[in-house]
Amino acid sequence: MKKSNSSNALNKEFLHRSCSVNEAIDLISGRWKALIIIYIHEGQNRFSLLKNILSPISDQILGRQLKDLEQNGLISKTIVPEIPVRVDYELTAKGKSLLSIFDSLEEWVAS
Amino acid sequence: MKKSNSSNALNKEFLHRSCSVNEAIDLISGRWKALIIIYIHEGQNRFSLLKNILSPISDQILGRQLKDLEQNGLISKTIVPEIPVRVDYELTAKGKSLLSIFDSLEEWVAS
DNA sequence: TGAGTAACTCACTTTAAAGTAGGTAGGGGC
DNA sequence: GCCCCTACCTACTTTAAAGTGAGTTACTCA
Repeated sequence: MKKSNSSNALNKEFLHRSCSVNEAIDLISGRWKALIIIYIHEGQNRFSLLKNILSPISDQILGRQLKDLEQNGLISKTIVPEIPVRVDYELTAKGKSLLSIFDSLEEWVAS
Repeated sequence: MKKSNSSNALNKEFLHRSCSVNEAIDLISGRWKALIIIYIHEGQNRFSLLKNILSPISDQILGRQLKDLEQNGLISKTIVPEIPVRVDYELTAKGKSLLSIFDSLEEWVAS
């Protein structure tokens, strides 16, 4: 996490200290993150596959979100030394356990 | 929802169309919203009570988040014509049903 | 040689959320 | 009269997320 003295950043810390639900929401609320997790689970596990299916996304954003998800332990990355080199993403246990929460959210929002 | 032709807004629509999980996350990812819901549930059901407990928040932000939550059907508002006038907030059924999802999220993030 | 693909990265701009300052209305208390 | 309270609202600035454009490496195919 970046250090900053802006109220904005301090308030974020306050929220994380107050309740870990806020932390959880931060991890998944980045735009595209939920979909990336769902599609990786469905087998769209490579950069170019995700780029195609999330058509309006740019390379930059996709790369950034994948990096975030990896750093937060929701997905893992394997570089397969083929020619051409291949990079596979997959959900970690933590990533997989999100899927049932997504189901609940989907049900909840439809209610 | 505001209409706009920016990619930013169009991408948001794309995400909502793609998967309703994104809609659900939008409803709860506004800063302070999860805590407001939790505190209202715990009986901190008035503007000034919430303001005290969420000490770094400003009147403006609190008002805005409460309005959002009301418009999205997560909380309801009752004006009690006492002197001085009192305004009570409470969770709707939809708001209450979020609490168990918050529990799951809390567990998940701790895992 | 030139174009294309995969998986990125850097530097930049734009957008919308978050935050700040100050105002409002109707009363109360000194 | 004057400042305090509750529960807001308007207009503005700041911040960080989202998005854009172009470049990179390394290899393939025509």
